[in-house]
Amino acid sequence: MLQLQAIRERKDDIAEALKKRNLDAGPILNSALQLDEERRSVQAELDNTLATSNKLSKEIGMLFKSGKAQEANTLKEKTAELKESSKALSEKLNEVSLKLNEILYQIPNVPHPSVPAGNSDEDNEEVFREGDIPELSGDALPHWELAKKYDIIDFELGVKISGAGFPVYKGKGARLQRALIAYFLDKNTQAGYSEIQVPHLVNEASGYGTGQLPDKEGQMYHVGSDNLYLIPTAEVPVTNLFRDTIVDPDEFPIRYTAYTPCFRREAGSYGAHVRGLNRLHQFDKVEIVRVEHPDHSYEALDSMVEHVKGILRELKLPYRILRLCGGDLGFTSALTFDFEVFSTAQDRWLEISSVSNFEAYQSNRLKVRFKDGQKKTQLAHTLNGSALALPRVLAGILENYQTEEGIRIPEVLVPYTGFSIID
RNA sequence: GGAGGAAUGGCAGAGUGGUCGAAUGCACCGGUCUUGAAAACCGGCGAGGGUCACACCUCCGGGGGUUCGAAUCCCUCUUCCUCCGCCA
Repeated sequence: MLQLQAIRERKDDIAEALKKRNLDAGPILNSALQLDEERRSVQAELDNTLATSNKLSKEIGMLFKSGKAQEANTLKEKTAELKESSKALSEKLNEVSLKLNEILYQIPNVPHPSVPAGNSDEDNEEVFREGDIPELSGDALPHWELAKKYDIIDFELGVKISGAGFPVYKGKGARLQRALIAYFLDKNTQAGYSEIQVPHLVNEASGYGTGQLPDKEGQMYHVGSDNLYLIPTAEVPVTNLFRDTIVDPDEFPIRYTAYTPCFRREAGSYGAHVRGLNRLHQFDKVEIVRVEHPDHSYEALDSMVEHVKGILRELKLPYRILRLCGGDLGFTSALTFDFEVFSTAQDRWLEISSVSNFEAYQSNRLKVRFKDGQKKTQLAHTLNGSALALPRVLAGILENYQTEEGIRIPEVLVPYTGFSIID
């Protein structure tokens, strides 16, 4: 969430910037400030009440010690009233703080100055494009047909055991999937990210920490009996590693990479665009996460973008990079670059990576801090990106690498797959 | 799953109803000494709210209660340890 201090100091700038999200934030910012003021005044009143009652208690203690029980008892009577008012005040305080928090949770992150205004994905700004789109013969197939033809992914079998959106990978398909995971992890660790394996179920506090809760509650699978959530991305457990910690600034840059399956309910998705591997309830992803000093988070973002570019270049897949517009920007992000691979047989772009700087928005919820030179605690910046999401990369490979002889395997992957063609 | 024990500052660890936000040691930061370092000595050293700055308030795993007063007593939840059972 946004820092109150920032809202106090730069309310108008923030409201102006939030217009890029097509949000008229003036009123909500005002009510946050109003509640903040109320909170502080109630707090002050409560503090004073507690101060006097603390003083009285100490006096009573001393009187008892010196054997003046009668005087002590007289003082005791005075405390009853204080107790009552402090109880009322602390209830009021709770109420106001709760309201304030609810409001703060509703305010999205402030877009970076470079974020273009816009309403939807149509207004995203293409900033880079690379890789040749292969010329496929007339009988080129979309990946779900290829999957069937070569018997490497079985969607129907998944339906039987789980439901739509839970494919079963078979034979060389399964092996290719495993190869991609290993290849991505190798690339990421070579770039300085430490590999880590994290739980795939997280508690409520973690969901709130990274911002999936409360606003995306319906997108996560929830295990009611234990009140745990299946992770929609490794971002959740990995970033929450740092919840409530004060990191040593010498540890910057903090870089992690994790492979996890990701679970998404995708309520409301339907139609031709969700065919095949385009949109799944369970998919694999290798994530990169960074915790950074605020002064260096944008350098970090750039280096993450460059890193992902390097991978796609090696895979020789045609891709483009978009700078997300205000209307398409995630709730908690300040600046996001989406990577899309061209799905030649479907003639459309598929998102395969999303690289974001959350600045202090997540860390404010998570309380990820560090001590600056003056021994003051400051919020760190958090970032993450996919490097990469598997299914659509797989779709891109299947479609772009199809030939009459079969599906060729990108050269860099051959050491991982142990074969160079699927036929 | 059953029985018992425990949870205190970065770590270790004292503290069982009243000047305890908390002894002490280690670690860390600053200083003295030294050519430099170590050692020794002196000083500092948790977080949050609040304030121009103080004052002041809150926090001893989480929540609730008893009391004029709770780290300390009671209830409850969570986690960890030991033993038993089960198990990849």
